[in-house]
Amino acid sequence: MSTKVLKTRDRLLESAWTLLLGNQANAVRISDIAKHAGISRQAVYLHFPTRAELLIATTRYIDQVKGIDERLAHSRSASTGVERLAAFIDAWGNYIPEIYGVAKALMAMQAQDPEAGQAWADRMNAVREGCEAAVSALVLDGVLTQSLSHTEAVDLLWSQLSVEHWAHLRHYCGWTQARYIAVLQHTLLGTLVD
Amino acid sequence: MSTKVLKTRDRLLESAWTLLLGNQANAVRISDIAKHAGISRQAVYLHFPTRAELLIATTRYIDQVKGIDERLAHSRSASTGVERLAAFIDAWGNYIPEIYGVAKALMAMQAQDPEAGQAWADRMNAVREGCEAAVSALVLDGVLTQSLSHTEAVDLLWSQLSVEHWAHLRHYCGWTQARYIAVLQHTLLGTLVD
DNA sequence: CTGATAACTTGACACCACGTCAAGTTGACG
DNA sequence: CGTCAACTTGACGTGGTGTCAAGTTATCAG
Repeated sequence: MSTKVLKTRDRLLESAWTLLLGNQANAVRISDIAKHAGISRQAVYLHFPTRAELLIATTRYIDQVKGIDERLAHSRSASTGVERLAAFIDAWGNYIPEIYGVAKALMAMQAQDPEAGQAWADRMNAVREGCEAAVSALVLDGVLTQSLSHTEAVDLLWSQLSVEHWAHLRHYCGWTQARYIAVLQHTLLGTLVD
Repeated sequence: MSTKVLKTRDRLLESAWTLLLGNQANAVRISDIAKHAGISRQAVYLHFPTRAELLIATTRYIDQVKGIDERLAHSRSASTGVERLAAFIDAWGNYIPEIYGVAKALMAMQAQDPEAGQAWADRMNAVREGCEAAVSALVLDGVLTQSLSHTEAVDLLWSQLSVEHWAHLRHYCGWTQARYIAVLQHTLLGTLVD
C-alpha cells in the first residue's frame, strides 16, 4: 500500500535518487527534481531548506532502503581477518554504485557549500571506521604487514575504497564491477597482509 | 627584465595560480583574479573567452614554468624497470602539489562544463602514457606480476597516482608529502612486481 | 604633429540557478 | 462549516558568468 502512493517527501527523495543516477547527474536542478516528483519548484522548500539538505537526506534515504548497515554488519561476522577484509571490500565496493549519483553531486557541491562537505565527510568517516575494524582484525590475527603503521594501513585501505577511486577504475578505465572487486581484494590483501 | 614587468596575460595566469593555491580555492572568481592582476573584470575576457579556458591555460602555464616534461623525461633514463617506476612516482607525485589548486578548480568545474572536463581528461591521459611506459619497462624486465593484465597494471598505477588519491592521503589522512611518495613507491612496487 | 590602433576602463545588462515572500487554492478532518 | 496543512502561482533578490557599447590612453606609422 505505502509502496503505491508515496508521500511527497519520499517522492522527492526517490526523484532525486533516480535523476542523480542518470547519465547527466551534473545537470540535476531543484526544478528538475520537483518536476519529476510532480510538484512545483517552490514546494520543495516546504520539505528541505536547501539543495544540500535534500542531497544529504537522499543519501540517508538510500542507506535505509538498501540496508547498508546490515550489509556491513554481515562482513563483521567473518572468522579470520583476511576473510573479513575481503567481505568488507565486497560489501562496501558493491554499495558504491548505488550511491554514486548522489555522491557525485555532493562532492561537486562541497567546493561551494561547507555544510555539504561536512555531511559528506561524516559519511566517509563511517566508512573509515569499517576500514579501521578490518585492519584491527588483521592485527589480531598477527598478519598485518610490518612496513605500514596501523594508521597508515587504515588510510591506505580507506583511500582505495573511496568513491573517487571506484569512479576512476569503473568509468575512466572501463573496468567491470566484478573485476573492480576482485582486483581490490587481491591487491589490498597483498599490500596489507604480511 | 621580462621577470620584472609581465604582460597582462601572464599576470593573469600568475594571479590565477597564486589564488588557486590559496586555502579557499573554491571561492576564486574571475573578479578576484582580475583584481589580483590589477585589471578590470571585463578585461579578462580580452585574453580568455571563458573561465574554463583561463584555468586550462593556467595548467599549461604551470607545466611550462615548472618544466614537468623534463622531470618526467628524467624518469625515463632509469636503467631498470623498477627504478623507472620509482622515479616516475617520484616525479609525478611531487608535481601534484604544484598543480593541485588548478586541478581542484578544474575538477569542480567539469560537472557543469564539458569543455573543462575534456581538457582535464586530456591532461590525465598524458599521465597515463607515463604509467604505460613505466609498466612496459617492467614487462621488458620480465618482472610484471602474473595476476594483472598489462592494461590492468597501467590502470591501477594510474588511478593510484591520481590527484584525487593524493588529495585523500595528504589532506583527509594528513600524510606528509615524503610519506606519500615513499608508501606509494613501496606498495605499488609490491602490487605490480612479480 | 596627426591619426589610427590595441589595450584597457566604466557602466549597464541578460542569463541562470538558488532561495524567499506573499497571496490564493484545494482537500481532509473535526 | 471553519480551519489548517500542503500545495500553487507569480514576483523578487542575490551572485557569478559572459556580452555589449562607449570612452580613455599610450604607442607607433606616416
